[in-house]
Amino acid sequence: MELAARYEPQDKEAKWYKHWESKKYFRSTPDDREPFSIVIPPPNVTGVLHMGHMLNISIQDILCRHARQNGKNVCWVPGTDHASIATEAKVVKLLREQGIKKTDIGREAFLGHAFEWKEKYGGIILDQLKRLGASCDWERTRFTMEESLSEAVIKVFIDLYKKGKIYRGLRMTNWDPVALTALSNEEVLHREENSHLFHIKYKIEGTEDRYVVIATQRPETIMADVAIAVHPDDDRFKDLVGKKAIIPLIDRAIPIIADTYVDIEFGTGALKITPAHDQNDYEVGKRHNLEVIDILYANGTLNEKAQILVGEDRFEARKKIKGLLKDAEVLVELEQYRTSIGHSERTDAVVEPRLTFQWYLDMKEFCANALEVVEKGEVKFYPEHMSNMYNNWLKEENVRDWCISRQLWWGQQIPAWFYKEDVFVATTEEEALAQARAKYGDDIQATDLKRDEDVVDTWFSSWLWPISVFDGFDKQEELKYYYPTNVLVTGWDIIYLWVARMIMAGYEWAPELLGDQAAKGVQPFHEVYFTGMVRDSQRRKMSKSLGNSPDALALIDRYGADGVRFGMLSSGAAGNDIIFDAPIDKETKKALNESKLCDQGLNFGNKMWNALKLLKMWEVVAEPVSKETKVINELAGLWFENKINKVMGSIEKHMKVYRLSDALMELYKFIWGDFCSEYLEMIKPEYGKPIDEATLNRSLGFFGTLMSALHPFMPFVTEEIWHKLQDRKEGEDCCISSYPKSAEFDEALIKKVDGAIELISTIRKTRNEKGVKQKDPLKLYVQKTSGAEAFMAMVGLKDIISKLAYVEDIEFLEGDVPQNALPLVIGQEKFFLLINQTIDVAEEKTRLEADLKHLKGFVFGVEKKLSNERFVQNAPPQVIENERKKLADGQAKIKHIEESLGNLN
RNA sequence: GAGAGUAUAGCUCAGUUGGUUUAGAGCGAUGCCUUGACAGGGCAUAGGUCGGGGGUUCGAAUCCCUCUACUCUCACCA
Repeated sequence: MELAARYEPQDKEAKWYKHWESKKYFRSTPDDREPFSIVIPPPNVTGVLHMGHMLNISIQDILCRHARQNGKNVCWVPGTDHASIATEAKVVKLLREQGIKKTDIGREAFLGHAFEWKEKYGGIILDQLKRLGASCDWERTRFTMEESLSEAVIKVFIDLYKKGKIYRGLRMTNWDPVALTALSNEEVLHREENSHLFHIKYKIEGTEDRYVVIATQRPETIMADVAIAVHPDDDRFKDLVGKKAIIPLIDRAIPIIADTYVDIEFGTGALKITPAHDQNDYEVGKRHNLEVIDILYANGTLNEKAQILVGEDRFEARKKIKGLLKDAEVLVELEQYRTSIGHSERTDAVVEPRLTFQWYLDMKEFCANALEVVEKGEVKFYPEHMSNMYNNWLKEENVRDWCISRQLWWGQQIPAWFYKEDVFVATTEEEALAQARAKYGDDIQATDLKRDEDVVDTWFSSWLWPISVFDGFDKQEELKYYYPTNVLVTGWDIIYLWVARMIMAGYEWAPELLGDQAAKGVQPFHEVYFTGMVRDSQRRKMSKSLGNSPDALALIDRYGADGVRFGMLSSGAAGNDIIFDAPIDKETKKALNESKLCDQGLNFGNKMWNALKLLKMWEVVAEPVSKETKVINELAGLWFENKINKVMGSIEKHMKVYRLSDALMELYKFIWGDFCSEYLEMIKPEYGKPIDEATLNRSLGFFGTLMSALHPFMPFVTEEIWHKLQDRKEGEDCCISSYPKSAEFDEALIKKVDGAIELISTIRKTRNEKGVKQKDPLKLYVQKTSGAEAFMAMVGLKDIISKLAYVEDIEFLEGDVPQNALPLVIGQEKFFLLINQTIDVAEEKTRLEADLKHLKGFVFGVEKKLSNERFVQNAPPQVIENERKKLADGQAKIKHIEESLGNLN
């Protein structure tokens, strides 16, 4: 077989993905196996693959492939989210470029364009997931706005309305003046920004020279003022309460009122009350029965009620009014001020508090229940401390109702029809009409009803995702098999927006939908693995606008999916943010598409590829070429087999608690170190010599086992090597090979061979220090003790040492230590390496004395411990046993070193 | 303002209910090695009083208190 000099992932990855798909390995339908299900956190249809996805998808794929190899019926459901605001904004922009205005073409036509856009671009991200190797069941690809999922949303809306949990109300809401829609609190991101506090004086009505000075961040809203409030106990203003002040520039008189809401210490102690443009002012206004004057249009420009600066944007107006106030000589001071400003998560526009009618979901019960089930452990979080964040959000005093309506078209339209003052919630217009007629008489026609124009929040459909992807609201066979899903893998940043709400939805509807199967559990997932944010080397979140994120696909092109997966995984453990090591170009400040960690992954693939080449290059014969070779190969095989059994136990442990990077690192070291550096070197025939068939086959078997074990992490290179190792039958693929299991192992045997490896390493070190070439044959003596005899008696051990350390002979030492022999202490045994040069006595003495000092300190500590009665009484026997062994080892070593020092004199 | 997390080698991180040689890995650095699977390599070396201080314990990187620094979440006074 002709094998390339290097492993080139590019063409091989595409080939294997196609192969797996054609074999339908990722397809899942219910059967009698145990299910393992994961629903993908649906990326936005507008999205392109970024580093966050790569991490998240790699992890899910590892879990899925691992479960698949363990014989589970793995169902990983992919899909996309319609992302109402983001997508609508994108389509609106696209249409505008074509000279089309959304409002001109109407809802139907707009949705037509939007769906067209979705068909064209919506699948891009899913194809990109395939390049990473994601083993999703693509036949199950879902979309949050497809018919069946939308029906579920409507069903749920009506159900909640009937239960009295959904209501409509006039409230102060977070308004996005760019997207022209309300937002939920969770969609508003606060950022600290520099701002000014304008101190403005308002003249007191009926006086010539009395003023009251207020402080505000938003001078452009003074035209909407309806009062000035002071604290009732504030002596500075006591006599003003009940009088009126005059708004500058527009000369409107407003009352001065007293309210304890005002903070005496802050600003000037006098607060302008603007109920239309501030949540707190609205509350104050309500208490005092004040008028609400709204001076802003929905898009954030000033309307006629402002009287001045009409048509100006709110920020333009702020700049201009500053000049006007100055000219009017009422701007007393401009104070520097740092404050946090709410921005729309999707459009980044500064959020405007605005009084609107919206639909709300009462969250009290939902939150209490969601809190309880996590507390009880029905949903487990990894890492555990994420439950703190979760609890904090859900606890009673922080609960606020969820604003679920959005003034958009791209989404599920709210199933409500208005007639006069009434609203009728129903699945269809006919039903709504029937309800209306029941109340108002049969004269009412469908045309008299007006449907609510709004759609529901995107998250109001995604919170149903674990149920709706199985069409669970419609028919339940699949739901009963796959639900609850095993694990959710997602970023902690959407713990409130999504994770908590899915838990709520699960407990709300699953009991009824599952019926007799509800005993299995009604939670949407048993466990949640929170991934960290991917950050750059300066710990900034990777983002498009900063340009500090490497291009995900470019990384795959360069390092292969396996390399990138390795890089992502080795960056960090569950839940911690990961620092991705892509360097930043100094000039452009953009991230380069490079990564040492990914490079390490690529190199790892190459290393394994070369090990494959090695195994494939020898001539094969029936019997080992010599007796030494035979015993070496047999012992090496025994040792490695035991090591596999041991290591797999450790891997199992890691996998169980999602310590994926630990599992990967352990496999990496095992394959690179134990397999390539040790095992293969042990069995490697001398140059030009053949290998015996039994050893080769056993080695190929080991290699195959290693490929199975590594497959979930690096699926492509392992599949490639798996097939090159030996001829495989049709359908005998690494992808579905059973995952290696832990088994009994002989610890004593492992220790002995590991001891030999330590000796070999020490010999190499000594050669290095003394400038003796690694391959110059040397002679080695062992001091004869019962331990040494037992050690050397292991068949093949001596030959392994000879072979790997280039020692031509090993003899027991009975007489005096030969000239120019350097002492080496391994465990409690002492070896002498005979080198062909005179030993520098002084240098050797210094080295030994340093060792001695260190050892004596160590032994002293252990002795102190053991002579402490309370230690001996309290510590577990195992620990004491260990300490005794440490002491014995240390004392033996001290003895050896002292002897050697004696010999030097 | 309330809450949470983190601090261990030059860098990125492990260290799983306190006890396995006076703390480990990977990368990087340094030295040596190159016709023999692999320079995308081999062999080896040097780096840490576990953020500071105090306490509990026979025993602390690990538990408690306190201080410092950074990060995050939520709520915010115009």
